[in-house]
Amino acid sequence: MSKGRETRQAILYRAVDLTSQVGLEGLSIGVLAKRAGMSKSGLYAHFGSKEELQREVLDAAADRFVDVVMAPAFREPRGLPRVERLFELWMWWGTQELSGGCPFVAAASDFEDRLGPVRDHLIVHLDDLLKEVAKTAQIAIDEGHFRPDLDVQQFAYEFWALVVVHQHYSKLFGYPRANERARAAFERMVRDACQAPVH
Amino acid sequence: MSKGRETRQAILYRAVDLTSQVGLEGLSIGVLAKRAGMSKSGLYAHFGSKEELQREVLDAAADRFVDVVMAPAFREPRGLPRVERLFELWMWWGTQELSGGCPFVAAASDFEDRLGPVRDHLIVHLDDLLKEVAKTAQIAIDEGHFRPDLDVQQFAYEFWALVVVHQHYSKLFGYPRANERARAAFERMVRDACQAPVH
DNA sequence: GCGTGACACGAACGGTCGTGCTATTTTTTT
DNA sequence: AAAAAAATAGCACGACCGTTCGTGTCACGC
Repeated sequence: MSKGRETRQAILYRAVDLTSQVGLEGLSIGVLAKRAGMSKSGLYAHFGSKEELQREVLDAAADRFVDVVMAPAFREPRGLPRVERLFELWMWWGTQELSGGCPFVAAASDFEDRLGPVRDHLIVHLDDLLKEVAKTAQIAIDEGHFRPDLDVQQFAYEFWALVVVHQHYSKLFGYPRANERARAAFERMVRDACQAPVH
Repeated sequence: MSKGRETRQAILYRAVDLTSQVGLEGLSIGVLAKRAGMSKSGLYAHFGSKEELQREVLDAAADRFVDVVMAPAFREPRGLPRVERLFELWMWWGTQELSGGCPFVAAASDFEDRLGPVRDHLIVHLDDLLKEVAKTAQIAIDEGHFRPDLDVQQFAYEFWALVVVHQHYSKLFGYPRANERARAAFERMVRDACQAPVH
């Protein structure tokens, strides 16, 4: 890898960390440059604009998410175990791996009202995440762990709801209490998904 | 009411609207002054600092929340009807009454990582909101609508989770779809809360 | 050895931010 | 109606923002 590509990757890695802490909007070129140990303009040369930087940060975060959450979860046996591991890893991702919180959640808060390419890019990523959850739930149906008439889209929505709120809650009311609540809610959700349909 | 108090109230009213759109952090004195039709310094004189303004905005939002959500909900019959109405009103509050979203949710996103009096103030308000939900659920237990062993704190947590994610989701994926998802999740939650405990 | 291109730097631009200061106008009180 | 008090405007500040520009510094092909 060329020198340019290398520093570019290094910048993006720090940028993901920083985004996790201050959001995609709060990400400032100056602060990021300081953290990367280089000048503003030197950094800026790697990205045509802040907007492009933001888009690339989303991609970099997605790559990291695959490495840290998706891939390990998919090494778990198909079905319920995989769903459960996915949830645990996701909570860990949003509170430990990136101590400032999931960059996607932060970005969603920042850009839900703004129009433009960054928002569009974000939506694609979020949609992708939800699809992955739905896919994992579908496998649990195929394995006979979840009931066959389960709405996997709805399952993904509620899964995402728990992940998002877990972050808010753990930041504001403390990690242990948040974990308890999130696990209890998830268990209830899984129990419902396992239940045979009432005839 | 003196002239000063009056304009102060008017400022805060617009400030709540603005906060709903840009968050408590993104709330800027200059923009707010423009919207209130006065100068920056003229507005600024009403509040010693931006921090005080932010704290007052939270209080003003809470007052408005009581008028628009809590009070109407509590005019509903005790128990399940009241819980359901509370949920509907809350969703409405976060997407229609304040088109930019619930100021508390916005504030939570902005201040979950920042320390200081504003964050402390926010936590008090959020804790209060959760307590109100728990209280409403407790009444539903007393009325025999919800099962007696229901964890009302947990119920409040999941209730809040649905409200928060409903806003993100409706902004990013559209209001109708978000409403469907939120209602389905809420119904599932209520069904579970009604179910008699398994012996 | 020279030219060339990739890479990083410092300085500066126009803009907005929160925050003070000093007048001036408006309201309230006497 | 005059005096006191309150409310608002005007202006300037330092800090930070994204962005641009000119310059310097290497490594490499000729």
